[in-house]
Amino acid sequence: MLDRATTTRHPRAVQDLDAPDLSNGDLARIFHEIGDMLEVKGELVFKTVAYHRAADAIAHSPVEVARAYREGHPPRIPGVGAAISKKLEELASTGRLAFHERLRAEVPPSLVELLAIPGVGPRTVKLLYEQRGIESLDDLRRAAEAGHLRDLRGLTEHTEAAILDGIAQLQRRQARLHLGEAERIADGLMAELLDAPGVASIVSAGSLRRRRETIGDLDLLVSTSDPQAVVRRFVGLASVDGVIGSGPHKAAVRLVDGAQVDLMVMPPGEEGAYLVHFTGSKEHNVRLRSRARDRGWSLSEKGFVRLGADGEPLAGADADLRTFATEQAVYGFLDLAWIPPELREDRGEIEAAATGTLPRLVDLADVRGDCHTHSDWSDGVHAIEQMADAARARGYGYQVLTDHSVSLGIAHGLDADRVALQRSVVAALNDRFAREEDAGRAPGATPPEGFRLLHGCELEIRADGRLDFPDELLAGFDVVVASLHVSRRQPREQLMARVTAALRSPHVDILAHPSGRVIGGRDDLDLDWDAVYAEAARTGTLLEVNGSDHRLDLSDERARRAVEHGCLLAIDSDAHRVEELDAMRWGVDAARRGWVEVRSVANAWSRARLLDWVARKGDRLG
DNA sequence: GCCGTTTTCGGCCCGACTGTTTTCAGTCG
Repeated sequence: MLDRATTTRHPRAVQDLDAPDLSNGDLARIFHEIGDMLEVKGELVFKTVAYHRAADAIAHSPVEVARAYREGHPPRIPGVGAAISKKLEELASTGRLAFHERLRAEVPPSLVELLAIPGVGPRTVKLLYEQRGIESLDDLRRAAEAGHLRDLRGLTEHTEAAILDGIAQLQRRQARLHLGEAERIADGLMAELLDAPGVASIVSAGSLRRRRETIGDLDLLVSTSDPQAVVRRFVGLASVDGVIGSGPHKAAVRLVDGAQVDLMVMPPGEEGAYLVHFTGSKEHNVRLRSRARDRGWSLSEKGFVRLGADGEPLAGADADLRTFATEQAVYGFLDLAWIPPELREDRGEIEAAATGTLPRLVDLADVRGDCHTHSDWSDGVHAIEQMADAARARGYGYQVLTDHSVSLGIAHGLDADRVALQRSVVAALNDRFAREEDAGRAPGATPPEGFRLLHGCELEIRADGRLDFPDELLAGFDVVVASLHVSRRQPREQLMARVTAALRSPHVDILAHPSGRVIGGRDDLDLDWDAVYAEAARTGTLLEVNGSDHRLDLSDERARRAVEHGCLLAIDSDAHRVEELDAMRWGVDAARRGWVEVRSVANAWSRARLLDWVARKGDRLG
């Protein structure tokens, strides 16, 4: 899906050949902007789509595209043909693109911002620019307020009001929702709709069902025999701020807190194609419909309609509509295995479903322990015992207590004395667990191997590359999680030296939140990712998929690439309070989106196997 | 602009809703 918010930011300027390579994100922004500007110019729609498609493919490419071009081995990227490849070459070697600059001279880049106004598309922008010289949001607001738009063809007083409302919306529109927040809102709405007359079931679809790391709009699908009733209930909910649109089978609203929610009605017994249609990404759906067309069928949310010899759907007496109750049947009709929602992004899942090679994704139930948790000894909220009891109640076989190390003063990092003291607390707790298990008083979900709290730490990788604890102290921990919180803006070489030092330490078992990003907050560390994966794989250091829904780090795509390099992963909650232990699920979601199978997840192992693996790191290093 | 175990040219996914259109274009997902 085209993300307007990212298309209007300008790529960072590159002045000389020694400047760093443009990132995939920079390249994607350039090609999205080209696509947008061509749209405004009124260029052939397929051409503009081609630029957007290529931009998305570049953004999702596992290799650093600009660097690969510069090194003379351009990768094959779907949607990038001769013309765009040539442009990539120019960007990689000079950091600029003459075509892009000509376009920016011809079409004011600020016009692209107008496309973000709800209800304003390329045709309207073109009209506004050509007929009224409107180039920016400010121009447009002034013109609408002054009533200077209503005499344009197709525009009225009503349109002016709609545009002003749209601009206001744009300016108070919240950033995309984090997963946890999106799910909480969706669950609340579904609870309010479930008892509307005729409602059989409700599911949330769209990017929330695919478990994308951030959610733009929420999509609710309602199976009901009384569409009118549920639509009425929906648009009248107390949390609704305004109704964007409403028809007999669908409605869209904006909530008081800014989120947009679409509701679609499904006829009972025909939910299959609806679920497929409203869950898959745009790209996934286009591929499915194209595959249907190849087989002589048109696919929409309603189901399949047979095509005639002219390529048009058969109508009248010849009409042939096939509907299905389940997604399995819809995919099956296309000779595809059912595809887990997390994979429906057109990143190879359709080919895999056709050849029976879909991955067997890791599941929350596979997780047997949590390797990254905090207590109130450093910057956590709850006591060690509360955290451990909560983990044990979740059916885990182990939890690693990883309070911060000494130099992270802001988080009350532990010094050697407190480490020793903490170790005695952990030992006492484990005595209690052992006694309770012997007496058969352990919680019912406790696995056969019992539950043990393991003693670890979150070891700071200092700005100068040294680790925060000496080797003798590190050797005493069961599991060591290393991470980098300070001096994040160092040049790549320096950051790589720090990360590499941690990966090569015989005592560091897990590299936590490797990119250091905070979604919507802090950017990634500037690392040579393929080199990080290679070193992690070589040393057998686990890479973390941090489950906090503000981190999700490694990201889905990085997790996938890491596994391709032979890395093992640890999916952790990084909980600082009891409730945050449930963040494990977001981490599992991210891993699933990254095609991660259970065999690549070390905390799906038993406690004994995990401890054996980390104990032998010194041997592996040779 | 991309792409091809039918095609190197001629296609390129589909439908609902909105507003002002006297029959449909624009926008959106």
